[in-house]
Amino acid sequence: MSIAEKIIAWQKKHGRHGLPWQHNITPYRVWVSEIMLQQTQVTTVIPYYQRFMSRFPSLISLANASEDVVIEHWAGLGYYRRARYLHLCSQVVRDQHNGDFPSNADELIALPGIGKSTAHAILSISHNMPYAILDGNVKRVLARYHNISDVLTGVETMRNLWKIAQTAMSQTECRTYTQGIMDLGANICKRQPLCDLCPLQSGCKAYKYNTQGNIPNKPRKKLKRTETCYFRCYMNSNRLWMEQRPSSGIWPKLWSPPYCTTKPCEKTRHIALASFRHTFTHFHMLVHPIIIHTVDPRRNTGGAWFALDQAERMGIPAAVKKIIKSIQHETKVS
DNA sequence: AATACGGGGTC
DNA sequence: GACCCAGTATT
Repeated sequence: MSIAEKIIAWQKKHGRHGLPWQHNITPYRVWVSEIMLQQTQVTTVIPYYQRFMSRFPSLISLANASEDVVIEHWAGLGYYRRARYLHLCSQVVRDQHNGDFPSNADELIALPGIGKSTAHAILSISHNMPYAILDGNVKRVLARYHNISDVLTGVETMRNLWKIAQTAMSQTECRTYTQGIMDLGANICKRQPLCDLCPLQSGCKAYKYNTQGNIPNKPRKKLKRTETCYFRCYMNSNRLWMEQRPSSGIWPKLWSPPYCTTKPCEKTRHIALASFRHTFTHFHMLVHPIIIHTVDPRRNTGGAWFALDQAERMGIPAAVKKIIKSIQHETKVS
């Protein structure tokens, strides 16, 4: 039995089924899921995917939406550049590909936000074509299987892994294989692997030499320093208005500190209250409209991801009070 | 080849 | 608190 056959058999019996992007499979739906799932765990993505597909059920509906609305629906997922590329990509497909995703790897990779792994995922999952992916799961599974203890960032190591991935790839049940090797990585070949349950145990070199703990080998972590970043907002008696951060650097083009998305209501309320205590006497009466205006109406969470046109529709007031909030941010230093 | 980009989960 | 996660683009 080949690796592919083992993975496929395992996937059918023990893999993940019933995920939102696993039914009504289309290139559009697979693409959105793949972008959301970049560096983001499945359980985190599911509710965002549901809301996003409900609001943007087709590529054309996404392409015709404004970027601000797209960002609103991304708020809380992180890596917001993904959402901007997603939106841009939908417009490129609408304008240059007649609204249909290309079905070859090169043209997919040329699209914004789509790299080799995502392109191959779209091809193998939505078209059942034999293009191998190489995400974090696959790297871990294959590096362990072949006992590759090199740091997985080297060019030559990655070239080798891509070759291994493509060689292992099923030529027939491509969708099931791709899903299977990811599910195997996520649920069996984890950091603490469950080798007793693994269908690849008999051929796995890391299992044989008991080197699972050293693979995948990560590069030495760099020292970090913290820097202080700011966001700024203005308010008058009944409006709160946030500035947009610069398009480069930390939180590019975002309208509020990311931590507002974690416990947004509490944080936003706290900031507003603290400010008003200095400024107004009857802050209780004044806080309410502020909270209303910082609420994300879609989720009622208070996430304050303002879009510029929204702020303008609200009426940007003469700034009565300026608040500057600083946030500690860690960056790597050489 | 190294780094930025984020929020959440895990141990 | 360190580390990781269905990676990609930029420098």
